[in-house]
Amino acid sequence: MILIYLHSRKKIEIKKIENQSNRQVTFSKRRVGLFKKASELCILSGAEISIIVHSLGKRVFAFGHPTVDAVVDRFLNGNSEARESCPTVKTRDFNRHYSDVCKQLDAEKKLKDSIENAKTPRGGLWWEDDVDGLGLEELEQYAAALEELMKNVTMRADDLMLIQNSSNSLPDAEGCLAADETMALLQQNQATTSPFGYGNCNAAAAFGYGQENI
Amino acid sequence: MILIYLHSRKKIEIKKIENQSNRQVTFSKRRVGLFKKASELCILSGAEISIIVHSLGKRVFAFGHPTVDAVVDRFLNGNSEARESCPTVKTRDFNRHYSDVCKQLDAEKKLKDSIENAKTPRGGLWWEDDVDGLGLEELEQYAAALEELMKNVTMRADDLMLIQNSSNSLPDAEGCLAADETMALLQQNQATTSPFGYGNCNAAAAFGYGQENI
DNA sequence: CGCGGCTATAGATAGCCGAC
DNA sequence: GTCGGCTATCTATAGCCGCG
Repeated sequence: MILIYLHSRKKIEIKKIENQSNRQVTFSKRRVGLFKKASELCILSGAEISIIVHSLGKRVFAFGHPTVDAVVDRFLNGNSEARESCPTVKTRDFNRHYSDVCKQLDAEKKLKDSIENAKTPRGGLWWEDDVDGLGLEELEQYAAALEELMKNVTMRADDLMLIQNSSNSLPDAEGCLAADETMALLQQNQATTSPFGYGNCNAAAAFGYGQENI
Repeated sequence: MILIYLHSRKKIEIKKIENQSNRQVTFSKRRVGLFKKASELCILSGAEISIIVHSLGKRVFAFGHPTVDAVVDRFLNGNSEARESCPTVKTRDFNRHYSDVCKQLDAEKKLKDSIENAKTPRGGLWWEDDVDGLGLEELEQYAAALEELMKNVTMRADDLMLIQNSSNSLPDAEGCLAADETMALLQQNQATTSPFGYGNCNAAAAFGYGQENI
C-alpha cells in the first residue's frame, strides 16, 4: 500500500540510493530482513527457499533452506515442464506491475477520500461507479486524469496540515527529511505545494554508516 | 517509550502452520511480500537477487533480477573462492536464533508477569489501571526492570548473532548439528503432522496476489 | 569511519468478511 | 473454498547517535 505521506519524515523512494554509505547500510539491513522473511516463510509454510544475492561490490550472499544448492539443483534439475510453468517474477515486471497498480489504486483512493473529506461538490461520486469494470487502458487514462486532480488534493491537504501544524512544521523542515533526489521528485509531483523549506539537506554529507563493502 | 504488547491478539508464532487453508494463504501473502522486499532491495542497492521457492505442494515460484538463471549461473559459475567465502545463511541458523530469542522473551515475559501479579493483587488489566490512574513511579520501576531484561535479551541476541556469523563461514558440519538441535527444539512445540502431497501443479498461477494451491 | 543500537515511522500481514 | 480487500496490529527499517 503506497500511501502518500506528505509530511512523512522517513518515507523513502524505491529507487537506487545514490549515496554509497546509505546504500551499503540499507543493503545490509534489508538483506538481513529479507533473509529473515524467507526464514519465516520456510517455517510457516514448509517451503524450500533459496536466495542468492550479488551485491554491487561483487560480494555474494546466500540463504538456503535446507541449502542453497539443494534448492537450486531442484530448480535446475526439475522437469522442464514444471520449471517453465513456474511463474517466474522479474524485478522489473514486479515493480512495474506493483507500481502501476498501486499508483492507480492509491490515486483513486486518495482522491476519493480527500475529496470526500473536503466535501468538494463534484455532482456525484462519478469515479466510484465504473472503476471496477474498466480495463487496464481505461484505468490508465483514469489514472492520468486522477493524477492531475490529485495535485489539487495534495495541495489542499498540504495547506490544511500546514494550518493545523504550523507550529510544528518547522522542525520537520529542518529535520532533513529528503535527499536531493527525493526532493527533485517530489517537486515534480507537487511543485506548487512545497510548504517546507528544504534548505540544507545534504544527502551527500559524510555520515559514515557502511557496514561492509558491497 | 517502551510499549509492551502483553495482550497482543494477532502475533503469531513462527512455527509450521498446521491448518492447510491458513498455510496456503500465508504462503501466498508472504511470498508476495518476500518478492516485493527482494525487488526493493534490488532497486535500492543495485544488487542482483534470485529467489527460488518450492512449496510443499511441489510448485515452484521464482523471482529474479535480472533473471533467475543469470543470478544462479553467476553463483554457480563464479570462482569458487568467492563462493566459499560467501556468507551463506541457512534457515536453521535463523531458526536457532529465533528459538533462543523467543525463549528468552518468554522467560522475561513470565518474569515480568510475575512481578506485575505480585504488585497488583487485583489481577486483570493491571497495566490499564496503573497507567491510567497514576502509577508513574511503578511504571518507571517496570520500565527499569524491563530495560534490564531488554539488555539481557539484547546481549543474548548479540551472542547468537556472533555465533551465527561465525558459523556462516564454517563448513556445514557445525551447521548440521545446529540443524538437529533446531529440529528437536521445534518438534517440542509442534506436532509433526505433515499432510504432503497436494500434487496439484497448476501452471495457471499468475505472479502477484492471491492464493494458489501449494 | 565502522558498527550497533534506538525510536519514530513506514510497511507487512493475520484474521475477517463478502463476493464468487 | 477461492479470491481480494480491509483494518487492527505487528514488524521492518531510515535516520540518527554514541562509542571505539
